[in-house]
Amino acid sequence: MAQEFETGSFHRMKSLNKSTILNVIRLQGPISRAEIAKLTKLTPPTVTNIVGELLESGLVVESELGESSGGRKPIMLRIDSARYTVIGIYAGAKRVRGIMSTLDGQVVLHGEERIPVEPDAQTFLGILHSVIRKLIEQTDPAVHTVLGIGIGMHGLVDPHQGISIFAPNLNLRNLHVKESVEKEFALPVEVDNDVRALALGESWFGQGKGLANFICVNVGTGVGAGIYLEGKLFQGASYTAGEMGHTTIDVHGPKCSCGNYGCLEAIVSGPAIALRAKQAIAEGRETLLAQWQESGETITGELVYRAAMRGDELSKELLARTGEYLGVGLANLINTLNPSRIIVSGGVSKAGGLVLEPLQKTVAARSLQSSAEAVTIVTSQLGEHAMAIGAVTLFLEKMFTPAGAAEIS
Amino acid sequence: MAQEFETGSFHRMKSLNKSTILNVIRLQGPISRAEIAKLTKLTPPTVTNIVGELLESGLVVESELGESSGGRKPIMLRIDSARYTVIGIYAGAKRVRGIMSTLDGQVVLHGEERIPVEPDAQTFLGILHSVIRKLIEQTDPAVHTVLGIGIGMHGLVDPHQGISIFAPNLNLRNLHVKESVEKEFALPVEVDNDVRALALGESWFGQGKGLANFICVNVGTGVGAGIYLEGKLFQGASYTAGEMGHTTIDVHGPKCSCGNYGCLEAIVSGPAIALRAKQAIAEGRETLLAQWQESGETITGELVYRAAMRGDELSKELLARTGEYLGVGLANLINTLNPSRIIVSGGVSKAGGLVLEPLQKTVAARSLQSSAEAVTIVTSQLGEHAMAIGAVTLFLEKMFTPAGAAEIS
DNA sequence: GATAGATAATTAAATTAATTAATTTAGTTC
DNA sequence: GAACTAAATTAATTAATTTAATTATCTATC
Repeated sequence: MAQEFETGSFHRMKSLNKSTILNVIRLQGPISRAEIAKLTKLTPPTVTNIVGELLESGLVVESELGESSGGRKPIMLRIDSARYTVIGIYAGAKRVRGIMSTLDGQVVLHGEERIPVEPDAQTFLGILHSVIRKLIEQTDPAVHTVLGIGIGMHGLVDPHQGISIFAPNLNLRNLHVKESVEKEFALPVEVDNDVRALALGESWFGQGKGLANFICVNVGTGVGAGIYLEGKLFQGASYTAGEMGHTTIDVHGPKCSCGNYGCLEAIVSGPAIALRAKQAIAEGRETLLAQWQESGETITGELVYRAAMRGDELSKELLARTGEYLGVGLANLINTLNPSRIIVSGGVSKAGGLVLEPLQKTVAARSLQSSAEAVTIVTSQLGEHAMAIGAVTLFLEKMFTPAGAAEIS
Repeated sequence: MAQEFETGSFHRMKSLNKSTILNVIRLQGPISRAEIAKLTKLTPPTVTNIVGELLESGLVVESELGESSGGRKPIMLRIDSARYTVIGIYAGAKRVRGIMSTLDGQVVLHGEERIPVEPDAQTFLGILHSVIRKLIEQTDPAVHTVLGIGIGMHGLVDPHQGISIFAPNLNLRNLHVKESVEKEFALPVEVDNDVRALALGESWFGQGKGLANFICVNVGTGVGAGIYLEGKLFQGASYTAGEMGHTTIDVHGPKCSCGNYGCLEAIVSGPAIALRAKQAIAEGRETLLAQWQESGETITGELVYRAAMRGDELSKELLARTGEYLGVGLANLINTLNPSRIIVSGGVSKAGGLVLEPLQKTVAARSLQSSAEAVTIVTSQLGEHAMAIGAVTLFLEKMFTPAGAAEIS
């Protein structure tokens, strides 16, 4: 039990105050020194002193003068967001997507590359490097200074060491991603699981802004959750928190790829929806999907959604059923963790009301009243770069945190 | 969004270091100043200085000299555990049980009183006061100094304000428990939900010692969990985290008292086991239980356990089934939260292997491999006063935490 | 438009509580 | 008993905050 004891020292105190002021400027800016002092309960001279260092680092700038109500006009401070950028990489099952983003989450560049089937470690890392390199090459250093790189990877990730322990869709193990990328580009790198990155992205720039407890549930090929508790991403004892795809909601339900029965993933994932559609077609149900299938289309979750939008009854029914079952899963989460918000993202969230309405109904019926009253269920609005934006925030979080905040230059 | 910004100050720094040293002495004591300095990375003079204050407060004492390997023998320090006591109260559905405990969890006194059916607020608070008063009256102030009171209450509790928001079994709402008891006894009081208190008790004195992430699952009349994450009790957005009794594991399962189907509580709680037993008897199954029922016994979960111990096949089967289903619920928890331990307490835990073996099997089958490898499942060993010991730790936790540590005299 | 009042920001001195370096205490070893 | 070791303390130093005073700049008003 190699325990870590937290102790105070002058250095830590300063570092904490510096990071606190930086975050106040980020969250409440433009803001004056006097206002910062009021909010943080630090004294004006301390604020002046620390703000001085932040100005020197270039991260914070003085902008216009603020309004006064009878006195000297305050000098407003803000983060020089547009000047500095961070690279965010989403390494999924089939492709690596990258963005370059300013500190306030504006995407200024993006790019992607396909991953070949079953790549070896070097090939995969090469693709990662390539996507990053292209982004850097397109950057004018006079306009944008790249501060670091965040990487969100599917599968099991050790974020402390920056290692991809297991990436099932690539069949790779123990990739030293952080080490490799840091060596290649001489920039600080943060790595974590993709869905956790997504949740962090929501907390910085999305529907999780200002919330201490929320859960981001991503429903696509699988079902995963990024769990954000007490103002921090929750990792679990061995970095697997949020792997809720194989939680059981129906012990006598359909068989799942994992060998068990009634896993959430076996009922609400894209492939599961497609499977139910195929079964219905086989049973002879009348549906647009049958026609489309005959004309060569492959049945997928997305196709079911398109059919539903055209008014296909079976498809609407399938999506409604999906909403109900997902609602059961979310109600379980709500009863267990009592979050103040659940953010639904991924394929299912695009289906909108067709899924969400039955979902909300089920949640209301199946969760403890006071937990249900405390929670709101929304869909992600971060758009197509959501995962990569999440990756960016992996780095931002580190950068704006006590230990990291001091070391920007 | 009235945000709290954490800032450093001299006072905070000192308070943090003081509490850190206090906790090191508590956890690793008897320990010398030099060893404390090594462990905490504080310098020897700082340790000497702070230890001086702790000695003055009386909470810490110098004991024997330690062994030396060629130099001055270290003066060992330890908490004067036996000198100071805390009162712990468990307010359940039918009775209020109280203990007086030393700082190291030794129970020196205990007592209890029954709660009448549907008491009014004054009656209930009167019983609470009465149990506490009797404990205090039995205490010789020359031997034991009472430092404070912890109260674990069933139902929904706001631990920050010390209010019982809703106690379903007493049908009471918005009881200002902390205020009432503090006024009566002029001692600091901490209040929280009973199962959360239990989890905290496990973290201090039980199976959760030294663990950062574990969950204490109490299965009795209902099913509740105390969730301990990242070294702290997790409360949730509105203090209802851990209310997992009504999480769904079988959407098409038996009807629950809450109106839904397949809630965990409707399958594995004591009453649910009894119900299944009665159904089996009604179906004409041959069993000891049928004989006992005829001779006037009421079928309860406990009775089923007693029958199983006598070799009754139906009862063994019922308990095995309970283990399987509870295993599904725990597997869901494990997949979602990736704890390093689950501590099972309450009635079911007494049934031992009859429940636990099928439970372990189910957990192994239904949870993600790396999460399953990270977790151990054990039963609580705190004994009959477990809940009250948990209540004691509600106060201890506060007392040994930065803000509180300084204010003991 | 001069002046009082108000608010913002800075400067200088005082204070706090840590750290560094040296010293004392109390042993062990050869 | 001289040399060595380790623990604990003391004294001096240092870093960062806080207090108090000062300067800067704007508004309001007579």
